[in-house]
Amino acid sequence: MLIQNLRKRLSDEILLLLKNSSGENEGSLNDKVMQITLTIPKNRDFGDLCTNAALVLAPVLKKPPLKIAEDIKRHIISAWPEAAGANVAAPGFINFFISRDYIIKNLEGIAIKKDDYGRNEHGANTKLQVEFVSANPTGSLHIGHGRWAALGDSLSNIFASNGFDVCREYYINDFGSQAAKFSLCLASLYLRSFGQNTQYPEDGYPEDLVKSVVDQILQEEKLPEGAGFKGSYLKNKSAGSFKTSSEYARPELIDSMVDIGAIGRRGIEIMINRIAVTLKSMNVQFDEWFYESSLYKNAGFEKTIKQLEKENIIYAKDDAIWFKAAQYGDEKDRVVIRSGGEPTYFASDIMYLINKAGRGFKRLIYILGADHHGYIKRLHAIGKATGFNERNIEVIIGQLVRLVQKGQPVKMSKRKGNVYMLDDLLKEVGSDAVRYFFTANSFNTPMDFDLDLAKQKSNKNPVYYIQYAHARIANIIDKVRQGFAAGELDFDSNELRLPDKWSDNFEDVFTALISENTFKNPNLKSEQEVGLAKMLMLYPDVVYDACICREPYMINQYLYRLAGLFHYFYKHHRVIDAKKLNTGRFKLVLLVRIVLANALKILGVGAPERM
RNA sequence: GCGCCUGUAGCUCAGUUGGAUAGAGCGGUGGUCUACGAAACCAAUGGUCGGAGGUUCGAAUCCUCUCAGGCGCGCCA
Repeated sequence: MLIQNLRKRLSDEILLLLKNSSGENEGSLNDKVMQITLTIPKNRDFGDLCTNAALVLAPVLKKPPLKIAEDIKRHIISAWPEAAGANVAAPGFINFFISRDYIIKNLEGIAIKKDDYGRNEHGANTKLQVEFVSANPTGSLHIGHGRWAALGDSLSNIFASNGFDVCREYYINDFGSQAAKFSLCLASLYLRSFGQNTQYPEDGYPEDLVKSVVDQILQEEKLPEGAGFKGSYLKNKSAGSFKTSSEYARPELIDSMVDIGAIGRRGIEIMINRIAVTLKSMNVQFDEWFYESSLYKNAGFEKTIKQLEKENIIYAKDDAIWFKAAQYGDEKDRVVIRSGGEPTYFASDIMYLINKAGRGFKRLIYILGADHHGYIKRLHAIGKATGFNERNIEVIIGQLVRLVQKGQPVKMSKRKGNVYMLDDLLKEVGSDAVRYFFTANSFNTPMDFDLDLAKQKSNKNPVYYIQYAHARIANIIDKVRQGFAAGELDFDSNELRLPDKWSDNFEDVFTALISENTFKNPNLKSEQEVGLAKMLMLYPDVVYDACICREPYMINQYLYRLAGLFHYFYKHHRVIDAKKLNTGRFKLVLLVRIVLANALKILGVGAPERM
């Protein structure tokens, strides 16, 4: 983390300087020093890095910024080996250039760290949980869930790369009224398949979806040789006894005929498996699938209520039990137990948070859609009331995805059935493009998803631009292998060692090339080569910044820039020129591949050898 | 009515906790392949940062007001 380290050093050195020379108290000095930035200027003429230190310090030191800038500049030139030169620009910026030697020397570290290049230990192994997607198990994932899946997984990868101990968790709402309704729908159609006319629940889930689940259940309990079904979920096992019945069974009758709870549990399992398959097909895998119902096992609910009563954070009013949310920063108090005695969804939220704390997580990340932003205060209130530092409960509110077709926004409505399913999107656009697209913007930006564009112009997707860079490198490696095998490759064997035997597996070949060679001082001449090396050097800072900002799109953006530099380099400089291999460039290209692969992995996007 | 988010090039978006001449991609325009893959490269074009005030050395960024859009304000989940 070059920038991060230099900024820290700059601040430290200035602080030391000020303590001796100025009469200011330490607190206000610290505040001032915190305002010092060290950034990459937009304009190349202003050097590789620039700082506003002199401008920030001018009011404290009561000296003209230009004068201060000169002093700092002299200090940087004499004390920093990373800096090749510096200059001062009005009104008081200090610009400096990173030393070429330093950049080239840095390359060795990339080869040594390889897959770990970009990682840091900022998280200090803190146990952190990211909860995301958590869509109800009563339907398939739609296009909107795709954004949370991509965002949550990439963000988890970023946390992991910053040294956090990350758990990706999916919360399954299998307890409340929605799950009950789903179970009833299942039971209703299940009975039909045994000849009973049943009334399908009013405002039930789409019948074709429920039927597909029932069909799967029947498939599982099919008896051999066409003997029908086991009917394991019937309360009266004499299957077929309904055949003469002409009466429609009402919901309450269904209850007497089918074990609704059992078939519901099985149905939800089936739905969860389907969801998991969808997510896996976009490279998202959860560490934990947490069932809401498990919170209520072993009298968990009763125990929690008792505990909350004892701590005086719930109270009774209007036959219901209320949580004193307002006292902990929420807008109003929230019901925990309805007047009918049923726990609310909020009751689960409380227990779930306590459960998370009990599992040792020090930091909780919730990724929610903008339609849930009212949750933030509620969750913080729970934290505050139960003793979990609310600062460690982070709710990331992602703006919603709007479907656009022919330039017009499409209202997504589950009832109208014009919901676009994630599975369909993945099939049409491909996982890589979907993953890249969904993290390409800040989560804070409402996203317009243009279906026509995604389908037709998927070749123009920036993800292919990046992957193409990777494929080109793989191709260079292959060309080197072929040329070497044919004995036609001309190269300096003091500079580069090539393996005697080449594996068929690209990764093995690559590992061999990296481990058998030294990257201490590759011969790089042109500005583009050094520029590319400089870009590689900045990668760890990007991983760190993406973590601090919780923004995966910074990785997307970096990848795009890196690919751009590479393509330019590739066009203007030949690695293999008429059978003559330029070893310095070849080494550089190998290192570019490491960074491309590492960054793509964070985004869950493939790094293809061919396209 | 109250709260959260957004408004930057024709379109989709960046703009690094206030920094220097506001940047990319796509679309459109004009160029580049007997040379490691042209899914690439180069050039030119494109802007009243929704609007109005204010804060200061300096504002797309912070404050106030205002206009427009999205979302949320249940003993639903």
